[in-house]
Amino acid sequence: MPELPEVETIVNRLKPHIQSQKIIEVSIPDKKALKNIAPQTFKERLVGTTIKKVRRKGKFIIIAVSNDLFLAIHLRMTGKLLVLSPEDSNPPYPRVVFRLKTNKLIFDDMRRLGTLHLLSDPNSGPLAKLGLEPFSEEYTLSRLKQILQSTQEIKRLLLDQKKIVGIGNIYACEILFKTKLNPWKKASNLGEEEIKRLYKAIPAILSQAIKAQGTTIDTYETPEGKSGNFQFTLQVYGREDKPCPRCKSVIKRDAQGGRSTYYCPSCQTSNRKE
DNA sequence: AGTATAACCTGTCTGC
DNA sequence: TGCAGACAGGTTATAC
Repeated sequence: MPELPEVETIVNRLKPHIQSQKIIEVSIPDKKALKNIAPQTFKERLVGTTIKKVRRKGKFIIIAVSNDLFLAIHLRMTGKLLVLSPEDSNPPYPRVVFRLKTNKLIFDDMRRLGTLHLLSDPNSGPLAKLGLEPFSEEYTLSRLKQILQSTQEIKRLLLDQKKIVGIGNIYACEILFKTKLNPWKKASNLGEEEIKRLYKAIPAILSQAIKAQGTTIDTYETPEGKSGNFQFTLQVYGREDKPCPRCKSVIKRDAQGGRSTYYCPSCQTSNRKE
């Protein structure tokens, strides 16, 4: 469920609740949540440590603890990180529960697709091959141009975390609508002006969504249980058969790479093929 | 290098 | 009411 704006929001809201807190106890209702470590070892390494830093990398949430280990959490479709009082009952799908000094941090995940890695190097494992960060210093026009030298369709490329990180299905659709680009256009066929539009639209859409605290369609909520607000601002995503906000023609949904692409066939024109 | 498909999971909604 | 099928903010392995 979460793309960059949701993960960014989660990290920001999480910080004040868990930073500097000691991990008192760890319970693991779903062992399959741990991807590279046995449950017992996981507990031994973490219990007694203190949470130092919480940050985002791509769609991962990285929690650094006091013994130089890093927890890398990916929420995939339905994962949540919730902060509750010790006396509160657990949410319906708890996978890992961290009891802290004054509260508890719960990794809850209905579809159980989320992952949790314990790493000694924050650039290793699933974090090793991540692409360009849209809000980093490396995000420049020339770097984007370089990434676009590919025969991949532009929508697929935007979803490819090895190329550029943080963009998922909602924001890919919204970015392409804003830039009036056809999702099926080959990346290498984008013109100079189109690349410039894309270069601006990617951080523009993402930061707009961060300001709105993300998009809640179904399950996404902040660690405090609050919904986002960007769903009220969506132009094309989830709006099949509704009028295009720009030209009033009908918004379509077509499968692309096994996923739904929402677009306006009338104003996202630039050639579909070639 | 690309694409396509299935797989990992559980829930919800639609249509017959 | 029941039941099958489609679909869901994601990624990855495997096969052309």
